[in-house]
Amino acid sequence: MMSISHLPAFEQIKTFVKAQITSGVWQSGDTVPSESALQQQFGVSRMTVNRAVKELAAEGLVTRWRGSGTVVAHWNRISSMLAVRDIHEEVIERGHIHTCRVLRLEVVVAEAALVQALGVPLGAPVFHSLIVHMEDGIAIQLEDRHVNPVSAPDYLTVNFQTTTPTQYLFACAPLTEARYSVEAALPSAAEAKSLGIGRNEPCLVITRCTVSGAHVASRARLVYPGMRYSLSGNFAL
Amino acid sequence: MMSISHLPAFEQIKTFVKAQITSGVWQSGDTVPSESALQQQFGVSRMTVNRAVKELAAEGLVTRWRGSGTVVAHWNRISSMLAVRDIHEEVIERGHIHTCRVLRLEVVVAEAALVQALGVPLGAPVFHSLIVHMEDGIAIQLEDRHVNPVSAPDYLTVNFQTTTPTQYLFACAPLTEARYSVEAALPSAAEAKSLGIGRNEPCLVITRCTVSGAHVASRARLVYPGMRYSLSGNFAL
DNA sequence: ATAGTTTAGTTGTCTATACAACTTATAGAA
DNA sequence: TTCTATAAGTTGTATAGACAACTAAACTAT
Repeated sequence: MMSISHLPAFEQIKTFVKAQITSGVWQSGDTVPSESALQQQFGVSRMTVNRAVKELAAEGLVTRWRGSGTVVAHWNRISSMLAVRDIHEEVIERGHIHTCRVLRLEVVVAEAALVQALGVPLGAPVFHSLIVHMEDGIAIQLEDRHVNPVSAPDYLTVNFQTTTPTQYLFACAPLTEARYSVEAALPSAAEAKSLGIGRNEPCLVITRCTVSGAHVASRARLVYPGMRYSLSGNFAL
Repeated sequence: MMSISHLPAFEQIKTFVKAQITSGVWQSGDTVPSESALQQQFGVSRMTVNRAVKELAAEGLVTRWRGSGTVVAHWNRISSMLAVRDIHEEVIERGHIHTCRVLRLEVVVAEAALVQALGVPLGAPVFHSLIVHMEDGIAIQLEDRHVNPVSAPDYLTVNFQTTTPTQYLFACAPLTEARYSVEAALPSAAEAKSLGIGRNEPCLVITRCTVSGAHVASRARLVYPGMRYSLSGNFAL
């Protein structure tokens, strides 16, 4: 394959196709040249073309139909990576100091909502922790977590001054699935007091259920003061 | 390759490796068997193993080091696809009726914040639209958008009763990049009035800049009433 | 001991070929 | 016309082999 740069052939083909799409030459729904056409155009083997187009399909730029061909994807969605990360790592990475205050660490009895979320029987014991995370002394996250004892039997004995619940659970209950939602809400009186904010200050609330194997390992409700936190991301090509 | 099911060989290898990781047999940092080892274990060609492990690396489950090997990735982050979609498609998909009210459609003069966001000169003309989107008659999104005239010169002549700005811009300024942030905030007096909510009702605010080629095509501030909307997603394996 | 060299092992890329699975258009039969 | 069978084209998967780029350990000469 002719090449000015030393990029791999499949990357050059990807770049070419991306350029046709982003420049508007090929529009949504237009058919992309078949693998054999691209193969001849670039003078490479079909496997190389296949890799290039397959990766573009994985990235969502094109849609492939076995038997009929490849078309430019209909992107009415910008799908973006929003990384939900461990709060400790995040604060450290910003060059700040992470501390936390453990408000509660106890056993509670599962009521209806917990039965639904964790899949435990009504009245079963469930671990509960309530922790305020601080960045340079300022509260940035209230972590209200319920843990399935089946997944982490020693949860109550962990020292959460040195390990975050997220880190501990990653280690002892390998993650297989996560469901989450992001919404805006006002804090309850107790939440506002714990975070040191007013009851009228809007908060970003992330609710996340993590699944490990056959069990729901934990459900966390993470409350962030709206004025001190935002989720952000980037999506290119 | 021996196979009970009829899954492709590379999928079976991926499943095997995933199972080792999610069951905790292989932990973070452990080395994954080399391609030649897996090749012998499964009785397939190296290209097939390569595809399997390469895809696992793309999914973030393992990290590959050319020359030294493959290790189980250090996942302290759950990265999840949050699809930011066109509001019209979304409402239709829920089986409801989408209507909208165009509050403003005008030319404004770029001030400091717009110069920064759109990369236009100070005082340059910029298109501005302010639209309330409704689902079955109830306001669910206030779309406050500034558009770079270079990217969409005919923006002011579009009939936004039949086409959403998102759809129009997708068609006339092919997307190459997007930056966004999600935060919680209280609506301004005008925003609250437009959405028909109280000033104390928290809102989810998505700010998004879309880039098309060399220009920033548009900046949108999307305000969602917190009680009527949440972003949700799922992350598996 | 240290520095440089060799060597084995690992991943990254590419080729040429093959067959399977599927779609669509075409030609032929009822 | 309508239905059916065939053929051509497209993507999905897999193979066996090859060379390049890189790493880390073993080895050698200083």
